[in-house]
Amino acid sequence: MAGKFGKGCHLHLIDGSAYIFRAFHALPPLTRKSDGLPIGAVSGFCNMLQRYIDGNNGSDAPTHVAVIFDKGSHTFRNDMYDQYKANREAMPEDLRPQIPLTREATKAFNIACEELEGFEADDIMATLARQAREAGGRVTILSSDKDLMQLVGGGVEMLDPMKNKLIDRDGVHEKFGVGPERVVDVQALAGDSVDNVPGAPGIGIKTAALLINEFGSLEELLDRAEEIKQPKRRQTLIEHRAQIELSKRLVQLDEHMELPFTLDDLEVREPVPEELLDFLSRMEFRTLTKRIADKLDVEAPAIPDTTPEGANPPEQAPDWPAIDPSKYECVSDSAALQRWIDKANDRGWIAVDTETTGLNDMACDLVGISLCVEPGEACYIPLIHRATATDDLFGNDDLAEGQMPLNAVLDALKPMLEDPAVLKIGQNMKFDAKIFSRYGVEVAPIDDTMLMSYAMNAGLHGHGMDTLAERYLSHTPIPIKDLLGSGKKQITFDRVPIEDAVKYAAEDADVTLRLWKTFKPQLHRARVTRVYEGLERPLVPVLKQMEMAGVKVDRDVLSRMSNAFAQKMAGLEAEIHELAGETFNVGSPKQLGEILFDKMGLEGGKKGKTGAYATGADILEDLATEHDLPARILDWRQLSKLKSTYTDALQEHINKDTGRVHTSYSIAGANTGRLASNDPNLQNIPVRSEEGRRIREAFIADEGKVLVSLDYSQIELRILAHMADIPALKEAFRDGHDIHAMTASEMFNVPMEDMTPDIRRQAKAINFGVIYGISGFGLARNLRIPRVEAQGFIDRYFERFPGIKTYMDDTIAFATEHKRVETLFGRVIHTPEIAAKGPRAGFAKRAAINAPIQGTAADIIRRAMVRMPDAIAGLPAKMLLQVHDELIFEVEKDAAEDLIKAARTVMEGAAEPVVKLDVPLIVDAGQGANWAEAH
DNA sequence: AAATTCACG
DNA sequence: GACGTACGTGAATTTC
Repeated sequence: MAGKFGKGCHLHLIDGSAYIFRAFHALPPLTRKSDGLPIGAVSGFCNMLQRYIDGNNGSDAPTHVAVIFDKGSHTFRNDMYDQYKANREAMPEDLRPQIPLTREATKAFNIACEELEGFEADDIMATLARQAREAGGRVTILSSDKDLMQLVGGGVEMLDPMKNKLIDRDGVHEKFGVGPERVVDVQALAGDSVDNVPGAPGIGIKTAALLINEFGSLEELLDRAEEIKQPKRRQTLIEHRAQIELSKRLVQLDEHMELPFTLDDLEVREPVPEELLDFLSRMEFRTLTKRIADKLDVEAPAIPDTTPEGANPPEQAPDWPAIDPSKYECVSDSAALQRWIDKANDRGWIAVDTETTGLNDMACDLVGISLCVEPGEACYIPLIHRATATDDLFGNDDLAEGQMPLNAVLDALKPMLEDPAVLKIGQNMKFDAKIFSRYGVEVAPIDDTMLMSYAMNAGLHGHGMDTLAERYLSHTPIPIKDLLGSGKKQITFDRVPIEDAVKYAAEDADVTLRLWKTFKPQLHRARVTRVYEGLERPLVPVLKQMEMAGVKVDRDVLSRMSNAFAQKMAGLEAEIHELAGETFNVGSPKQLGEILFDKMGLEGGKKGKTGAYATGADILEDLATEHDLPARILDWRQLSKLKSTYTDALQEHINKDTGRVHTSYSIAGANTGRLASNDPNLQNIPVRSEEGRRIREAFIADEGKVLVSLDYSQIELRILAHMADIPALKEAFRDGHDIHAMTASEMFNVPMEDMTPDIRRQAKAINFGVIYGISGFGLARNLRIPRVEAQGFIDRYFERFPGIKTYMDDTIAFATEHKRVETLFGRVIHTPEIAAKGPRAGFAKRAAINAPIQGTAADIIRRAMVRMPDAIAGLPAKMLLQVHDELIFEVEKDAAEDLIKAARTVMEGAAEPVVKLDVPLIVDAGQGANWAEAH
């Protein structure tokens, strides 16, 4: 039926986005076999299109058809109301790369495919429906979206493709209680939580329909609101008039858009077999390709059966331009900036990097921002670069020319950086997200190339940008030293000439984007998508919150302790010199060794290549039985450690603005999945010695609040009992018995009633030894017993718990075969050294035995931390610190018990539902004015 | 920059 | 038969 659209024509409009989401959620997460690209939604989409075509060749076949898509996340409705669709979920990670492919699919089927920047598909459909109606044709909208129901009538109807149910005027009336022409009035009153349309509070569809039917229209209703009998309802409508009117404008579809195409362009066309089959075979849809080839009566193209196992990553870089810092753009006006924002919105992703005056993300200033959207296409936005290398004699320190005002840049970037539909890609994004947060921008959603590498490559190499660029892009980025210098003459980034800064900063964003494009498809193949998306990436906002909250530290308490330590140390030092018969540097192990072993002639040997005497605590403890000097040294060292590392250093870390101490956690530091804390390290605050424990008294809660500490009891032993499947251990944990006493009783045949602390202590050492990959030598040294005796203990332990031995052997066998081990949650830890010769193999074996246990415990507390913000959202509480098996919170006094209850529930259930442990996880809790009391 | 020591889980 | 060894971290200090 060629010619102009008119009477007798029948237009089908397919709601493309609805098709995609339905396909995505209905299907399991399929991936393309050759490269692991997620492809499930495209597959579902194509099947739905094919089914649509098959079902529409009868007498009522359409003459015109189009699939209409949404484009961009910012529409004219956002200009009216910035909260529009603000609470929608971010697009699922696996879906994003499939979006462009669905456009390709539509075109491959030779169906018109239309979208328009800044408009929703609904508006395009509304305009097309009006045009078709006015031309005298019929329209069927294939969608179940209630927002489209306002279009029904006058030859326009809807078809719910899921239920195959026709929605006509009656159907609309059934849903809204009014006819199609009054649907927007009802929606304006009832609002919509999905799209975040406010409406009138307390009024739903039922009430709205009642009111509209009574008054005839929304305008009439609002004008005569005084006549409403119910006082509450009357007041609501009068009070929220503006909001209701806004809501109407939000739900009202635009029927009068200017479209760059006409109805005639949408005429039904037969698919071109080669193009369609080419697309389907590229997607590697075997079944569908065959079915359609049969139907079109042509031969199905062959689809290579490549297997991902062991396959090398596809060479995907050749079409990337070489990294060339001279090509990067310096952004210095708002038009240029807007072009970059548009690029981000177009693609739905952007690489972002910040430059600052320092590495302390809680105390540095934002100097500039770099962006990258495609390999080679990057820019730098300088913000507060100085005009000169130093300020002049009079303290003048002007900003360099050609920089936009910082606030203007942040205001312009903020909507994009916070847009759930635009993915922000970074290398170590926690740093940048914290910087932005301090400037009022909450970056989300994010991807992090450092964490992607960590998920895939833990144990193989580091995950810093230089390492990754070198390994995966064969590129050495400009060293920061080239710009800042080093040592005393080192400058801050704001003193780097803008010209140089552009090259360095934009290159970082470019490298980050290339790494992302490299890693993204590899995650699936490495089978670590769940680890990355569930255990690494979600931790970024959680840790960001914790680090920014910081912990309150009482400077006076620390200061007084420092003074007391200094006094004691001075006394000890005098005593030590007296005993030694000469003065020397007590802090020098070398001088100490010479005095102890050469001058005084005590027993002891040299160590290592350096030839220095070992003077570690264990050796001094042995010597202490014969002499006073080593004992004094030990006392002095303890005080020295406490003073320099804790009571002195911690004071330096109190932030000037917040008055609190803000550590930084490295997510990708420890190979096992544990976090590491630095600047300062708050995961090694003393607790084992009485003297040291007092330092925890300086960690305090704010006024009216308390610190709460919850820690997993014996989590690693419980995991061992589960993983190695040891019935006796599992039973002991289930019954809440003393696990070390039980082990001792089993091993040494001592009834529990007769258990002595010493026997229990030995069993405890063995239990821990097992987790560390026990050896006779190590246990002997730990227990200070002869090596043969230690070996005897181990033999008896393995005899009594043969499952442990099996577990250890199996783990080493797995590591040897695969060069990696895994946690219960699928975290991969590579063990390349397992094949090494010599002592290194021993290290690697013990590490391989320990990693699944330590790593599983790390996974569990990570899961708890990710879930914690939601679990405690209603409480006046903040999570502050993590110490491997312990979480520390600050909470208002009255809510402490509620917090403990909520947090304990999360922690004890953190393994579920992915893993059902055979042993319970038990969490102990405490609270108090300071950390010493809470622990 | 490496080695030594020691704080934590 | 000898080798060297508990697992995982970070920070301060001395020494080269």
